[in-house]
Amino acid sequence: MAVKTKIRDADATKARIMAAAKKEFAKNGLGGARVDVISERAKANKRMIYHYFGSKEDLFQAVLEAAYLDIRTAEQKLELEDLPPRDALETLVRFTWTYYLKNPEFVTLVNSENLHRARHLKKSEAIKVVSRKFISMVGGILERGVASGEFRTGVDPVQLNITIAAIGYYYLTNRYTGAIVYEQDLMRPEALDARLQFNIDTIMRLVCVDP
Amino acid sequence: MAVKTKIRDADATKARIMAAAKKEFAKNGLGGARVDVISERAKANKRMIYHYFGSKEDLFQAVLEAAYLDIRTAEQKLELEDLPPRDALETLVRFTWTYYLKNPEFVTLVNSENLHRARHLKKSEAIKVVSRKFISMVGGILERGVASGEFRTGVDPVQLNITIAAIGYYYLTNRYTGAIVYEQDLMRPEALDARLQFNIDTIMRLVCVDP
Amino acid sequence: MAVKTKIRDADATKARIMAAAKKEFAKNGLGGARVDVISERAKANKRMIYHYFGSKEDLFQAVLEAAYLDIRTAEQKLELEDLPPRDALETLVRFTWTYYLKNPEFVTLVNSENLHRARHLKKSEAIKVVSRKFISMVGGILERGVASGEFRTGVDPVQLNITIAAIGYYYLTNRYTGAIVYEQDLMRPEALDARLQFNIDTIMRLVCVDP
Amino acid sequence: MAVKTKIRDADATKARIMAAAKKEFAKNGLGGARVDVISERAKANKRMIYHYFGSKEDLFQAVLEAAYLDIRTAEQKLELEDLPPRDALETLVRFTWTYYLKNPEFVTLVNSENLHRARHLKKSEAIKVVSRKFISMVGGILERGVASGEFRTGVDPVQLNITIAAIGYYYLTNRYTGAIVYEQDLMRPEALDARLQFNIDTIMRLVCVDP
DNA sequence: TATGAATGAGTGTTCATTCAT
DNA sequence: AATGAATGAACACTCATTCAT
Repeated sequence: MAVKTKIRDADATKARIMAAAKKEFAKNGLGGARVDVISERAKANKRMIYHYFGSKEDLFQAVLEAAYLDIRTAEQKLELEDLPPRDALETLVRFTWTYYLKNPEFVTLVNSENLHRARHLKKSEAIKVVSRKFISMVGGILERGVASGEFRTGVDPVQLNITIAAIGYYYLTNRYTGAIVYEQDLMRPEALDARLQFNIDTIMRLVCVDP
Repeated sequence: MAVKTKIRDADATKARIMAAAKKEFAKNGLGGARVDVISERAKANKRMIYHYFGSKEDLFQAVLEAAYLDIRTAEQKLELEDLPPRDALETLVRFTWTYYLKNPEFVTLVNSENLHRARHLKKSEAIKVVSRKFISMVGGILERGVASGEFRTGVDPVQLNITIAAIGYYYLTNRYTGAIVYEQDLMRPEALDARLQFNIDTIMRLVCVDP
Repeated sequence: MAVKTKIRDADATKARIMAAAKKEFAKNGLGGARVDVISERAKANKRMIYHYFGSKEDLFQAVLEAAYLDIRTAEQKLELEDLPPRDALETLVRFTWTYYLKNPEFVTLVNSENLHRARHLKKSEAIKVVSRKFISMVGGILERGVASGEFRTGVDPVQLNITIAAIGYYYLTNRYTGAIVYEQDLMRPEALDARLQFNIDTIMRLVCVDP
Repeated sequence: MAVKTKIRDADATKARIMAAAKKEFAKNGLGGARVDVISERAKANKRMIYHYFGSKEDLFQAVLEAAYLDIRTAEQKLELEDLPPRDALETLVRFTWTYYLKNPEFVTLVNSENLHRARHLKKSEAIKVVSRKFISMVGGILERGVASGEFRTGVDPVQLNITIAAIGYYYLTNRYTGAIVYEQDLMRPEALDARLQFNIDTIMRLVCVDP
């Protein structure tokens, strides 16, 4: 019993460290994050971080990998293959926006990783596997739409993916400088709703024959 | 003589510090940037940074402000008001993309500033002035296009601006994680050309009545 | 084994830091003291100073507070309440002189604190408590002496306290400039003895009816 | 004319530097004083300090020496030799107190110098000369008082001098810690008056046959 | 498994002083 | 005589990481 508890504690400790690290890395970037803060927030001894993850950088990698796996898993659960192409596309745009909005750490982590030239993500095999699946899924939607005559031909699935991500991601990650440049709070509920509609419109006009 | 003069030219020293700082901040972010590195690269004594700029943070602010003023100034020079609306819009999309591409420090600086919730940009009055000018210019293009019957009505100039920025910015800032997710080098010349075309297409379809 | 334990004894480390800091602060003042020197002398890592005390200034405060508590504790141990008033008074004058003489750091610390307008001492509640006790004790001696007819009436206990301190403190703290002004070594044993006698005489003539 | 003005400017600059330095050294001690602050307050270029005084330490020495010469000069002007011994003594006690009170920089400079073991004062010959004069003057008062039967015999003039200084100096230099220990503002006008009376009383009882 | 003490190499920042004009 | 730019050594403080138990 004692053993069992300890084992579970180990998992729980790991999970608490990951959660605390995600928050801290998202808030301050890789360089700005503090190991002390993570261990404190995780209510775990600092030594445990090194025990379970090896180093601050390895911990970042673990957090980042988990974040990517999470969004890809969530996308899979949408089962877009089972929807008509137009619905599938709109659902994807909505999902992408909503996921970024509800998981603001994700975009900050990705920004941090790009500052570091993706040197952590590079090491992850798992990411490559799920990415491929994801792209081919979007490619499948496009193909079905073209076949049904609803979508234009010649739309590159990679460009489309990037654009769907871009129009949501940029709005949210640059919300602070945006607030100054555009002199308005970009996070007001109405503003967020308007942006989602605008994004759906943008993508539909880009892809659909009859938008 | 010229050399001697340079050695004690305050403006030149300031400029060298700014240039070195821009590079270092862009590469490593505000937190990751090293004052030592900046002073070394600027061939200026570290003390001079504090003499002229006060602190690392104030130096960051100066660099960021200059970066924003630079892009806004370059945009003004396009004289888009003198072009027909379609041309003006395409020129803006091309310019935005090309500017980001040729000034990669800009996007990294902006990312860094957003990580810090724009607390430096907030203090700058100059930025607000040039931002207003810029937005009203884009608004003017839209209005002219609507008047001529070329553009759809009801396209919000702020949303449009954000979108034009987003589809270029995201592609470039996320090039490293993108390379892994999409398993290709997004910076190949053909890839860059293709992206620019795709972006022009995206915006035209979004704005024009007859794209 | 004992040695091993000492190496990781937090209390011992704290004590070593305090001792080294007392020396360094006394020698060079708050501003002139070097944290590196303190950590070196304490055979403690510099980081430990910040771990245990927070900052150089907080360390100074801790040292100062301890110094005040020490003299007040030593005074309490004299149990002057149990002595006849004359003896009590003379004992206090002797003690004060001897304490300053044997604890030269005390006077230098107090000087340093006064240069900084007592901003550290202000924060200490403990000091206020022991100070009150001390003053009321001296007040008690005076009262007993007046009651027995040995002491004059109307001698203010605060003024008396200050004077007892002053005539010892000044001599010792200004010993270096004094040596030049008076062209003699004020720290010769005979000189010290003579000063103590002079001080006792000064106070007795001030307080006693029949000195 | 231009030359004359320049010469006068040189003296004026020196004087401004000295005044600013006195203030700064008094406020922050030798170590804590900032050359930049001095040059700024003196409205003199920093280089001038080095031109006229050689170094920060030499400037401190000059300030200190001037301060000592000033108090000794002021004492000479009292012409105590012309007063009856009792009056002379009381006048000296009053003067010493008042001088410290009106020249608070003096006591802080002396404290600072003692922290540095009087290494600057040591170098000054002028100080030794005026000091001797001063002590012999006080010795003269004592002798006259003994001769007239008003003063006790055997009072050492050096001890007396030190005591007169001590009871004023200590009260003022330790006013900040004193305020906390004695829980009162020691600088209230009534408090200052009371202290002066107490000090006169202390010295008179110490020296006079019939106080 | 878990803890808290300990470390050394850096960080931004400051300072007295000197150089060039 | 006077100026302001420039310097290098030092300073308080921080951090990721390891040691001892």
